[in-house]
Amino acid sequence: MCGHVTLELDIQLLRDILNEAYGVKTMTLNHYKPRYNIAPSQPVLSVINDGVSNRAGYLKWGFVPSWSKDSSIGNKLFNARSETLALKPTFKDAFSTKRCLILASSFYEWQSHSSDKTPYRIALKESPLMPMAGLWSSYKTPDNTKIYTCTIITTQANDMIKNIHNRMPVILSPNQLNAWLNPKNKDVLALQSMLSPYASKSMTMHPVSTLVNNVKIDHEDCIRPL
DNA sequence: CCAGACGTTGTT
DNA sequence: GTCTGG
DNA sequence: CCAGACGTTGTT
DNA sequence: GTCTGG
Repeated sequence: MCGHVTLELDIQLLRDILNEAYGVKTMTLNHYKPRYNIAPSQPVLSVINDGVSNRAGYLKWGFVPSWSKDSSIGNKLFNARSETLALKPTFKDAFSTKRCLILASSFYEWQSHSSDKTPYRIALKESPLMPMAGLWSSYKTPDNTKIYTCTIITTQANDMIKNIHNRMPVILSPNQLNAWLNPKNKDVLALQSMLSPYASKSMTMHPVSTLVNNVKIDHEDCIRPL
């Protein structure tokens, strides 16, 4: 699965990649600073297509369906299973019209060993920015303010990650990004087929400090390999 | 038909 | 044990 | 995901 | 809003 991520690249490099590799025309990166420990309920950097162009901005991590009575359900829905999201009432609508990318430099997975848990940091070899497949939602709170939330789609772990955990986030290849983001794309089979494990050989994995367990610690030490 | 749920993970 | 907040 | 709280009453 | 269970 995917419960904590990082986004630590330099802002100029980030802007360049968003422009060149993601075709982003408008971006809202106010107050950007590198993050080493982003947890559910916090803002994550996302890309959506508004029907005309790709836009980057922040969404609150934790999916709240539009019909929810209160937003606390979002604490649980920070992941959506790729195998079933097309059938679930909670995600079905978003899968057809509200697909997004969640951008990270890396994500963390915890290996459970009887009573201990060891966190690992997992990143791409070929890029400092990892596009994870996600779904977003718009929710009107009781006081009539809209909040925009998202969830990261998971799939079975690849051969590398399988050693520590049975699930991983869906990571898309550069050539899949536009088809995934296009809200007019109704080819459900093609969309579904993108939701597969990313190749182990293109990824790196290292154990890191349990500092990352504590969401209050957002420090470079979180990503340092042990 | 209406009422009530709608999700993921890990662990056992 | 279960829920909420980060 | 993990960490930390989790309740009521009355009184100030 | 949409699906399931009764």
